[in-house]
Amino acid sequence: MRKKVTLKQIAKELDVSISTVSKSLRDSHEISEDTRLKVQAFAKLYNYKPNNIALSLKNKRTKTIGIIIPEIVHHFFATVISGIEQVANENGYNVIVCLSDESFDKEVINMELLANGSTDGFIMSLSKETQQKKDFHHIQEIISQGMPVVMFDRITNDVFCDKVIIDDQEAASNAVQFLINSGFNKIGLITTVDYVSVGKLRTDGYKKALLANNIQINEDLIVKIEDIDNCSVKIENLIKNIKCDAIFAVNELFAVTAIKIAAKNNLKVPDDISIIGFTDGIISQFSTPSISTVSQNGIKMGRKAAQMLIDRLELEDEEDEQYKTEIIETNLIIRESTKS
Amino acid sequence: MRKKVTLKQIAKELDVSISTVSKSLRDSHEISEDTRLKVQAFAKLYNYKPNNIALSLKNKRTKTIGIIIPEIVHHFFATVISGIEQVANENGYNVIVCLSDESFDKEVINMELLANGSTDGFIMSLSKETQQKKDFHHIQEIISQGMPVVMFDRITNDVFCDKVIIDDQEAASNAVQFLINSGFNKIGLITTVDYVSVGKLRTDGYKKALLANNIQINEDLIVKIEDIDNCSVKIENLIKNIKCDAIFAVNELFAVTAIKIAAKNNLKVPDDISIIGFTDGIISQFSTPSISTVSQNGIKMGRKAAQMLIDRLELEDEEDEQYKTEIIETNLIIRESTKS
DNA sequence: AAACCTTTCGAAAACGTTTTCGTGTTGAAA
DNA sequence: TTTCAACACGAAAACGTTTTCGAAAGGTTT
Repeated sequence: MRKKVTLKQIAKELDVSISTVSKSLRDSHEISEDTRLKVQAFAKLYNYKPNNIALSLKNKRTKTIGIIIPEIVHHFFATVISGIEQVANENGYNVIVCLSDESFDKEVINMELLANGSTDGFIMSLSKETQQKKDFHHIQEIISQGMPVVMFDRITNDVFCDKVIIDDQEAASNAVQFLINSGFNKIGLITTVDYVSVGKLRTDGYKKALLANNIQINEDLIVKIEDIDNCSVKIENLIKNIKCDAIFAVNELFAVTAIKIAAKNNLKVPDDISIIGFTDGIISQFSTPSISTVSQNGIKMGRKAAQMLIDRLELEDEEDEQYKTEIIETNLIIRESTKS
Repeated sequence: MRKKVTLKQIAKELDVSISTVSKSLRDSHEISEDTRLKVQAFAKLYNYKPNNIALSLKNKRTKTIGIIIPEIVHHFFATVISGIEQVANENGYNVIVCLSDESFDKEVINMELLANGSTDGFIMSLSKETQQKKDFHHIQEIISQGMPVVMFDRITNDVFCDKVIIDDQEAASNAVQFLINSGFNKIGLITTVDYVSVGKLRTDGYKKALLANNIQINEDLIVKIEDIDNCSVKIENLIKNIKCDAIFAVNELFAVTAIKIAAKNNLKVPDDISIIGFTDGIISQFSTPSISTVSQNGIKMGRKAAQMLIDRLELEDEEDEQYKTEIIETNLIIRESTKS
């Protein structure tokens, strides 16, 4: 077993000092060409690579970005990570991923752990529980220690930091407007409970579109899902009894579930009922019929978040720079689940 | 901005030595209860937390696991990460994720980077390019430095290390046997090119099942896809012209594509043609019809891999322990895309 | 010959810990 | 009073770097 070689070992072997070795490897002019080449050759031979940990300790920077997200088994988050990783890599950063599992406690523990030197900054999306409790002291604490944080998608206005979001309300409104333009006016909404920030915003967008078209908001048409596992009854009621002619769902899962329930009730999508979802993930692309949806462009979101974080990290001193909230544009992707 | 406090600062503030502070916080009996409590109170007040980097340097262990996978936007890999993260977390480890993007070079660079002190070990799945080149020197190198590596799913027999896999051949064979038992005998195969190890094994399983039932292997029924983007022609040919009565696809994407192409040609799944896929991901669950498939249990795979790595890390000296290859059982999940 | 540069290198500090070992003080035993 | 253990604490090394500063050696200028 050939353990990694250190400066000290090289120094001892060549009978020079550690500083000479270090300087030689960094091409310092202080060292004669003679020794420099000798050291470099030796280092190459033994495949010397500086120890990252020692460098981190010395430089007080780890070149590592901490990512805290609720779930990784979720296409949207996976795409965001992918985007973050791209930009991180281009700039010589690594990413360390922690999952909160939608739990407040895990979010806090993971962040505090990583904040103790493991990362230079954070990119995060809030867990449901955190959004419900509205307790952000752990994030405030980290920011007040001078560690930059970028929040994306599930954010809060109670924390001042850089943010990357889409305009959920506007995007939802556009989707609903599309349905209205297609001639529907009994449009159902399948959404989450209100404390999920993006769910709330998309619900607002739905209402906004209706009102803008002088369509009365009918609470019977609005279904709020708390738990995905037993949502069928509510959705079936919406489709079968309330008999809406179109549905806007605030995520893919709700959309595909609605399609399946419609099929079960012998309603054809889109002939009998049109459906638009949110998030352009695997489900929307591969479901039959494929689902018209609002694309969030997770890659772009991740890239932007990473760029903002790195910019702030490399800015260093100029902290007076104001926090920004970047809006990533969305597109309405029309597929087979809607007819016009 | 309240920067994180260090032992040195506490020591200075309380006018004691650094060692006294350190010992106090670790409840050493060497320190009088008096000073001990005083130090602890002060530390708590200033929310002292030891610096991970300094600890890593001192202890020569980072409590971090490096994960190298080809893609994260891939449900199976996401579930494996999820499983790894669970066990890692339970044991006080963090995970740092690097994506190879199916590129050999990125795989090498990322591994070498992380190997310089950033992680205690690796869990990885080979990139396509690496499998094609059959160049594993980077992995060999890392293992020879005494850093444990656990490979999963896309592995190679050319490297000696712990491995976690499913029995791809057996699982594929079982799936095909199910089709045979259902009365089909003109069974098509949609698979990858041979250098993808799991694709090859699943192809072997397909052949094995046919031979075991005295069904001649017909190369016309076997479609090898190199590039997913223009696979339609080949698959359409299989379905329309060759007219198989069932299809075994080595991944979800091929399966759902086959279903869509069948629909396009007015063939009903499963009435006119039965289809079984591989990997129980989002697509299989939510496609219409939902897809019968071989479930790989990524969570379990990840958990097992993490456990094996951590075991080896905490074993430390007893390195004579033999390398193991763990097989994760698979299940054939029957859904709507098959009829019996 | 004295003064001064240049070149080339090494010692040491610093990053933040933990731990070993040494040392001074106190009280009790001889 | 002397001796010795127990107690309480500090100094220093170690982990692997980088960098500042000092210094020795040699050459060049007056």
